Amino acid sequence: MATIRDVARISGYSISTVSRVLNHKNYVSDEVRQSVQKVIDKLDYVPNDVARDLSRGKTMTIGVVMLDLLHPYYVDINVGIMSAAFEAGYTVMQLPSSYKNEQERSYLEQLRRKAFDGLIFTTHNIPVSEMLPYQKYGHIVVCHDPGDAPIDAAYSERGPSYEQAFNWIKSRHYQRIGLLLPRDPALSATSAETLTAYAQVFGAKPDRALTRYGTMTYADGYAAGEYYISNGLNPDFVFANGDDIATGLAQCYKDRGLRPPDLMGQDKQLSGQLLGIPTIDHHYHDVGAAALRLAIGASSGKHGVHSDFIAKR
Amino acid sequence: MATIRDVARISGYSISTVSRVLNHKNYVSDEVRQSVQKVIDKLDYVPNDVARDLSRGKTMTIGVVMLDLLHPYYVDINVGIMSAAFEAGYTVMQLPSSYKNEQERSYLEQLRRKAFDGLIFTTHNIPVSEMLPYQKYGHIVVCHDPGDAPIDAAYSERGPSYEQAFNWIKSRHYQRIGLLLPRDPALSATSAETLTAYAQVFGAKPDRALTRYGTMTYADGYAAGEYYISNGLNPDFVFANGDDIATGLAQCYKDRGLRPPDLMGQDKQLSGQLLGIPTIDHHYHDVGAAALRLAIGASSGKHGVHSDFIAKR
DNA sequence: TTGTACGCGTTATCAA
DNA sequence: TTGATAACGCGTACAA
Repeated sequence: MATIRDVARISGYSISTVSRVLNHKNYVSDEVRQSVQKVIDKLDYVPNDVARDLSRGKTMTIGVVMLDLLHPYYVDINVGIMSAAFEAGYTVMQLPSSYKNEQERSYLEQLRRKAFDGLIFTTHNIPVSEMLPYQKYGHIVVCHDPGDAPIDAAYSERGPSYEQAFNWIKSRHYQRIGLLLPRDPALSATSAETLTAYAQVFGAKPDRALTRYGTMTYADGYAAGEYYISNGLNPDFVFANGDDIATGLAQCYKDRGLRPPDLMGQDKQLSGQLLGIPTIDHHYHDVGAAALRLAIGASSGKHGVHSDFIAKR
Repeated sequence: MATIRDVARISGYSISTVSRVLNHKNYVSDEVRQSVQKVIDKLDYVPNDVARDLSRGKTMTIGVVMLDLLHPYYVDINVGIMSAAFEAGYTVMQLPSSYKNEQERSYLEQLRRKAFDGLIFTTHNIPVSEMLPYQKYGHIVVCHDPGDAPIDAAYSERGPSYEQAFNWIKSRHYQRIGLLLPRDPALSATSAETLTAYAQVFGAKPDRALTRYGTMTYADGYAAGEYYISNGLNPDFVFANGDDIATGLAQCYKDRGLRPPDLMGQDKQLSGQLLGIPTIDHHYHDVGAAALRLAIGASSGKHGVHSDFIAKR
């Protein structure tokens, strides 16, 4: 495999001249350029990207930490990240986390070791405070509202659409409202925002018995249905953390010959469209694109993306 | 930022000794090891990954070329790739293609430039013959049956399950069978295999008027429905290239107050489960895992994965 | 406009 | 067991 040195030696010019020819810059006479180019072509030479990165001190790569590759949240945010990355000439590394703190820390270490120029946590388990000391090694971005923490962030501004959604529910006078949420509100910003909006609109906390945490998938929704039914809880409306989840709940009732409660989903998935239920579009594509721009330093600060409540489909 | 040289200088030992301490290998006395480690800790030193990669001549990274990040084919295959990569200590770079030949060629060039150790084409537009000359730069893997071409491949063996599916259809005496396929059979192995299996089972080519190409999404399925209806084609059965697509077709009929034809999908998606239609599980997860093992050189050759026809859900 | 020489940060070989 | 030194391949001030 030919190196820049070979090209220099054979062409009779110096390494720097060859380098200049390669990078199309500075003063190189046409004559020399052509002569060098001829040798480059002849030797079938191409520069080594790793050597370049080392010399430049930059990899043009961004690491993206994600949890569940199958979840629509990640799929959508990834599309946004990728399109912005492509546009900016950056490459993206996928970094699986599984909520393992050790794993997340190792990615911070890799940032420090210059494996990539920036790091996006689409989700994370370690506290933001553990990330702060690593900011000197590259841009770190989280995908939720970081509050006062001094860290770049791109996230969907869920509060307003949640309030819209709950006002819509309230105006229809439902009495027993069930909530299917992701993780515990102490860990999940989504859960916390949902509860806040609920309290804001209804002036009270949701019924604890009708509230379920840890629902992420169709199967979880189905299981929630079994829980409601077997405990005779009879919610007349259920606000789910995703259209697929709402669909799972509905299916559970249908399979038992029961009429499901009225439903609302999130994430604007096909399943919810089929069911004809209201949903919330969190525009994760835009969140991803914003996150990438933060990660490459093209912007900075907090970047909230408004989500849309969609009553009719 | 401290380098290995700083550690050597301050600890009073040589660069090589520090390197040995870092890589936990060879002969280093406990005494020296501790002494050096102390300086490493004090300087908060970590090795630079790029310099390592350059020196080792290996990046432990695999590039994955993909077309549509939202399509279940890619989402599933990606999960398989990622889990196998994690297990093997490799990292994955996402490389978007959009069927642009120039783009695909640039990834081959990047392989040559040592940007990654191996390259997986989950899909591609350039001919395999263009890839062959690049095999000397690293393992290249395609995700379809390459026939006699000397290239590593992981793919789902669709033929048998397609025959099963068509036999199932045949046994039910449908008369007007529609096919919703991806790209033209000259370009798409999937389309070609479908037509082959059809001919095998029915002893005839499918009705051209009832066959549609370029159907990839729910919307395409819906459009196919409009085509069937507005042209009065009345298929009594439609074999679609995906559950979502079949669902789009069904929805089109329903929206017009018509009874949809009987359906069969693929990819074992939620939408098909809701519809209760037969499907085919291509086990893309396994395909992805096999592709990655080929890309890192842990195996070689052609690796077909059997798909399953699922009549009842 | 071209060349020299050093820096980027490690790993690896071979001598001591 | 430790150290000097040469790769690894390229970019870039600075000199010529």
